[in-house]
Amino acid sequence: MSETRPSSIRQIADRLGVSTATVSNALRGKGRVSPALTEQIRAEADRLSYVPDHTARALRTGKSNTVGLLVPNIGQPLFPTFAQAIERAAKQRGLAVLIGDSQGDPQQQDFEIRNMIARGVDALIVIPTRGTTVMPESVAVPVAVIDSAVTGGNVAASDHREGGRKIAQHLLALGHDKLLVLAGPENALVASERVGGICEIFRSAGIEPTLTHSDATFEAGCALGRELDVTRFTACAAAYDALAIGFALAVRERGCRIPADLSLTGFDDLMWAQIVSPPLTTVRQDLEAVAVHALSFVAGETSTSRIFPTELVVRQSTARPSAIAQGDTNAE
Amino acid sequence: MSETRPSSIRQIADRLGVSTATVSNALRGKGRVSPALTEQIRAEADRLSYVPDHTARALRTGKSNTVGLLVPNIGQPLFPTFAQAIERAAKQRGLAVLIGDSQGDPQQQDFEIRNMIARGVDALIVIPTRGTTVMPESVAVPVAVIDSAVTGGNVAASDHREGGRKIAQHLLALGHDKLLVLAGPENALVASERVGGICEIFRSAGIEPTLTHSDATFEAGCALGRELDVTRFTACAAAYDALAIGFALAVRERGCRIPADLSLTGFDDLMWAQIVSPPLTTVRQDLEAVAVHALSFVAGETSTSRIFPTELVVRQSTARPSAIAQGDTNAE
DNA sequence: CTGTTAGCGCTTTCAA
DNA sequence: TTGAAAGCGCTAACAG
Repeated sequence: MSETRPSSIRQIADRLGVSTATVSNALRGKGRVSPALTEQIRAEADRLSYVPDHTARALRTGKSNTVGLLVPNIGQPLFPTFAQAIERAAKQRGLAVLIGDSQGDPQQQDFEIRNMIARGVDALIVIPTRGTTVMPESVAVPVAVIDSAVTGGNVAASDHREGGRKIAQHLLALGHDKLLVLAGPENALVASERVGGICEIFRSAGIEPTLTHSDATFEAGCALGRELDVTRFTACAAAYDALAIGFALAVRERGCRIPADLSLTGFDDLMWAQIVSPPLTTVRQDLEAVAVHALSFVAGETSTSRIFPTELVVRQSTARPSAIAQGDTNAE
Repeated sequence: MSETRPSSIRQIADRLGVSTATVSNALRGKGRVSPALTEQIRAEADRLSYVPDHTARALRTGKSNTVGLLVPNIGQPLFPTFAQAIERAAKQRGLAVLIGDSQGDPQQQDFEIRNMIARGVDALIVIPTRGTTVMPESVAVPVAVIDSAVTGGNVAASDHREGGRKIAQHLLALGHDKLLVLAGPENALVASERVGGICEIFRSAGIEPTLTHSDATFEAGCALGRELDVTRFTACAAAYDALAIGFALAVRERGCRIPADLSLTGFDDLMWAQIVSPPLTTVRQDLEAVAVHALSFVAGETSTSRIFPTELVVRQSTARPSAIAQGDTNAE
């Protein structure tokens, strides 16, 4: 019921008989205003509980202190986590975040980019939808593309290939020699980097992994787990945790025990990875670092592209291939 | 490298020798402009790939077509899901969503509310942080509070109490008579509604459940699962899935089998609920409906508060209390 | 030190 | 049917 008609700089100026410019200066400590007057203005400002109008300021200065974050699909569990990291990094700079969801659709992605620019974001952080590239020079504001080291115009990303290598080395060290790779979508650069890293290591050990492509979802993992003949492999490496988890559930129903019959690894270290049984060996990205660098890039503080190391998280879904599973199996 | 200095209404006007007002009118189909001229203006506009400046328009009209969404903690898995529902509902109205995170801190919540208003949001959708209330009349824009039926000023919410009743009826029907309730935080209204519903039904069957309070997190669930003596109960109902899942993992380590030794239920139907083993019996909210109503409320289309029914999702974590678990137990 | 002036790009009376 | 003019609230020159 309060008459909260927001008060303007004008009101303060009028009540104190000074000009709006002086009020503006005083409040922002910009031009030189006498301490005494500054004090008075301050006092009056919060007597009126004055809050600067962001819109007007944005129009005048051309800066909105807002960044747009465009994710491919916020339904996939990694993206909220990532959005949170961006939020934190943005808040530290006094920036707000306008989020948009491409919903896996390149057209929608283009639309959102335009929309956000029209809404006056100062910069854009884009995780491109599969199979798309975002040309920074075609956009009117600084853009940080976050995807993979091999993505054109990429500004910050995890070293997915290195993550793949770590997984492979871990599996190899355990003694695995028949590897199935759930490679995810064919046109996802992130996935192909991960898979590339895995294959690289296995091939240099003289082993050729078997690849299967599919969506990156939990459901796709289930489907694969129901169809594939897992007895031919000692280990399975998935390009995404969601894929691995779906796969795990499906193969378990078919009597395949993890890790006794088959070792399994994922990628991303979703919260899920800890809670499935057995807990999943996976690779964790340093999302915080990626977010901070992306913000720093769009803020113009750096113009370098950075690739961040990943971390292997060993849990209970991987083990040595058991003699039992290899030879004298006789489980009911 | 392109000189993308965004073109304004002025440029179009100048090139065509008409006034800015006419251009504005033509482009929006408002005032009456001759079809011929309208056509010309349209053509010129997209020749210059004109995009209206949202900021200027917002300043002039006082509407930004942006809503603020304030969540208590976007790290908790339900909130991204909910944010997505809001996003969808907002997009249908041509609104963008500015998200903010209170991080569980009432002060932060206040700050964010002010901040969003200063940034010119037309409306606010607030899921209050535990123990706080948001007074709509103290805020300068329409606010939709989403929490629970008993929250002051609540505009849209699921019927958490009814959800609790459904859980209780299900458990009772199975024959459970010794119930442990993981009641979540004491000052969370949502949790107390859920728990209230559960207790209501059990009491009317002459059974007094045992309550334990804790955080609503996975970790808190683990801790409880390690500490509590579960042999005294036939079933455990948690106020949140995360709590239930943490609990499940911890009690399993102690040799308690679900549902053979103990039935377990959660609340929220997180994606997790399907993937844990055994899959969790839980209650699903209709987030989409809640989101749509909240948007419709802040758009001024309705002024009623609505409570939406929930759905019991029965999975494998609940079963009849087994004779074994009741009497002749002799597990080590 | 402080005030005046001139817009940012748009919409909206009000006249022509 | 069109145009001129007046701002929304703020900041950035430039004067005083």
